[in-house]
Amino acid sequence: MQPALRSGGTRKAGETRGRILSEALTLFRERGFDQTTMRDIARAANVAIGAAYYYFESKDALVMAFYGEASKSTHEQIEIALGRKTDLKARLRAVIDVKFEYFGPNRKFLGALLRHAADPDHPLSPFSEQTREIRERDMHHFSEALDGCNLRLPEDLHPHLPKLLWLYQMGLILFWVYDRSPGQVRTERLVDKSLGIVTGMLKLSKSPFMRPVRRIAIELLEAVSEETAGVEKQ
Amino acid sequence: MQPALRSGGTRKAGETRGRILSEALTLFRERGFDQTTMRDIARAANVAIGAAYYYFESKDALVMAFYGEASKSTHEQIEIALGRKTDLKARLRAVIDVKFEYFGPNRKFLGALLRHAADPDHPLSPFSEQTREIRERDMHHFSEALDGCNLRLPEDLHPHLPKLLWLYQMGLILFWVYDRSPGQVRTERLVDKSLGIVTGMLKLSKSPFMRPVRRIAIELLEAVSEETAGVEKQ
DNA sequence: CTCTGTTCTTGAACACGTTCAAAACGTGAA
DNA sequence: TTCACGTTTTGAACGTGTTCAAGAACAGAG
Repeated sequence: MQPALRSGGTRKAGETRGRILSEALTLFRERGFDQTTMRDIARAANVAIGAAYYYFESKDALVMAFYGEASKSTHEQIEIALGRKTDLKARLRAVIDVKFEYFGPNRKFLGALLRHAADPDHPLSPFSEQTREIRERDMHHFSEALDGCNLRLPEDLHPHLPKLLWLYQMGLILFWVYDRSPGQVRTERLVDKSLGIVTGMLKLSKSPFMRPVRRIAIELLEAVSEETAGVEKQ
Repeated sequence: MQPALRSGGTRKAGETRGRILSEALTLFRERGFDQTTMRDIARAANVAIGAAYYYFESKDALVMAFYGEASKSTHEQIEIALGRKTDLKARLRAVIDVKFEYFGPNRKFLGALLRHAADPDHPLSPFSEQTREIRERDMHHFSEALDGCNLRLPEDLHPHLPKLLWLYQMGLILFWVYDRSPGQVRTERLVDKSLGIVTGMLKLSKSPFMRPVRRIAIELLEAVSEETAGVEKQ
């Protein structure tokens, strides 16, 4: 059985699993994902190759485990960071900053996670079934960021905003991971400017003048995001 | 030497190369990219494995060759399709339709190309150095589509539009490749609606009322797309 | 034709992610 | 202690994309 899924497991087993994961992440950070082989990881953790596969379904699953931990761990931090802030821009910034801070030291190997972003069939894609839980938790942060702010948003837009903001944030992270500028200054500038635009647009969105724009945008969103409960033909 | 790069080459060599490529594409279409091994391809083309690698750098290079051919082949078709059309929406639609028609029968294995879209370091990514030529030719189509239309667009926006439209079209194709709805009706709806929005926005864009919006959007674009001639630190 | 250098072809071998049958270990019952 | 049984650990082996040293086929010069 997959120990990752079991509730039980001996203390020793937990230690072994932890050792494998942490050695893997260390190696990923040091040399990158591709330059690290499963044999390297097993050697570093003092186990046979098979053991690594006993605890983790695949090499990707190690990255996935990191992603899951990251999501859980940043969750509390975000709750705290949101705190009593009321300004929307500040609240969004808070969510985003926590993520960047956590991911910072792992930026290089995070590419291993995001390179599959465009393929929703890939387990590691942020759009995949396997990452659904993480994705929903992440979207929830934006839900909260919106709810707690001193700004009334149009009803019709409301259900779509968390998804859109999450997507926006995903784009920022993607940009950051592949940002080769020293210290990733380009990402910094992008975050600043784009956050201004996003919050600016949200502030304007409830103006009656924007109603037709909103209508058409929502139509588009609904055409795109129709729940995929349909038949899976082809 | 890489025969793909050489100008010369015997007739027989060209035939072998062609046979390998076409057998590969047939197999990709039939069983998909992942289910097709290089050994399968070599067997189907009646050559040894090594021969496949003599003509193509890698398995990905086979997809790349298809992509390159597609770009060249659709080029003329697009020129013709643009013809004397003057309406912007019709012109954009023409460019996009040619692409979809050409890619249609290969939709399934096109995922092999686009799944690396998010990784600009991957040779197959539409953002990679290796696909630059194709990308630039593709962007040029949108340049033409804009130039030939009966619509004056704001000067400041002008240099960015081909890139933006190309990006938009790339998004459509990506959506289409992973669209599981029967007959990809969702994509159809998306194209219809989004083309309306895009052209609508372009028509409005020159209104003086839109000037501040344009300014801020352009600032953002420039922050993002700064030529990556800088140092490659990290 | 013969010789020579280039082009093309071959398939064994490599490294990798992954699988799996077998062994070792741990634990609680008798 | 001994036994049985589930858990953990092992490493040989598989299939994959890819490399490479060696040879075959060919083209042109003499």
